[in-house]
Amino acid sequence: MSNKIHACSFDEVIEKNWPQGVKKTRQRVDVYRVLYEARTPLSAAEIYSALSSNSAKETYAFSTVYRNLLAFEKAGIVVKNVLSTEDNALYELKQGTHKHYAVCLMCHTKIPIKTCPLHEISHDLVKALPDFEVTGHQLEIYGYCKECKKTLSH
Amino acid sequence: MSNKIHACSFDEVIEKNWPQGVKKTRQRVDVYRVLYEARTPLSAAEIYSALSSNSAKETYAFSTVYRNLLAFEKAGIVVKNVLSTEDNALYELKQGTHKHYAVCLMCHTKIPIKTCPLHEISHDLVKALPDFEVTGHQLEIYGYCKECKKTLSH
DNA sequence: TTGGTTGCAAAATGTTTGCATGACC
DNA sequence: GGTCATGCAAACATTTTGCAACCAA
Repeated sequence: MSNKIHACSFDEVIEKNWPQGVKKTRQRVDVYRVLYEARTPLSAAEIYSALSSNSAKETYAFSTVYRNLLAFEKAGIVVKNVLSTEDNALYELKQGTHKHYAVCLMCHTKIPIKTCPLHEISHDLVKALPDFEVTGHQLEIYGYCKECKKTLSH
Repeated sequence: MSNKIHACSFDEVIEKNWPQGVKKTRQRVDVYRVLYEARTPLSAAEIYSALSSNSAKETYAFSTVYRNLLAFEKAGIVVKNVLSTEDNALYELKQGTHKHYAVCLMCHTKIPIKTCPLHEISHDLVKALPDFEVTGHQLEIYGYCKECKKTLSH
């Protein structure tokens, strides 16, 4: 199906990254696979339709997708993020290094930002927020991508 | 009702800040007032209930709140932000200087951050995103506030 | 075997829309 | 007076939940 190149096979990835305490079911593995093969964060609807189209013979319930995403999130292998440009939540596998995106306000393309701009100023942040224990953050950059910028100027 | 101290009266504020092209109605002025007197971003539901409780004799429709918030947003005097910790959108009057918040994951308190951490590194951002026209950004800091930190350690 | 997971349907939630009435400029 | 805003209800989209059947450990 996918011709993306990964360091090791999907089975190995599953073997290696499956969180303990989470029962391994067909549906969960399939949700994981969809997230694994995606390059951008996906909505529950996108995951559901990817599941349904990948294997027409199998059945999946929408609620199962949500429940499994929640299970993954609790287990710490999935991040749920809510962007201002979308009216639904997006999910992605948690990477070793967390990611930020530049979101195009016109076509909603999400361009990953290589480095985390906050990393360099985290000490300033801590200073600015005494008595607050920072555990994480979310950052979105808004604007217009190359293509849409063209459209705008016409 | 409110005993907050402002530089000038509400009427003067309205007079000064009302966007042109937006018809001034009782409902819109009241929505504006609620936002103006709030110190944190409010949800549509919070605004609606503030309206309803402030003046029991007047009627307000939920849809009017949404429509007016949208009108304000289009007029550029209100910012809508969607946080990962909330399951609904929050609205606030756009300040001269934009704001960021540290959000407590436990009690959802939003602590304003005085300075924008991104301001200092914006040139790096621009360099990291060629061909992308940055028009804005949203930043949330997650963690635990002073009070909830205590609760956690017990 | 047994407790967690699934599918289905229904409910809950937040938000948007259609339409007739009403209010602002 | 004409246009736009409002209230109401109904539609809508996303997400959650109740429950019986089912499956992985």
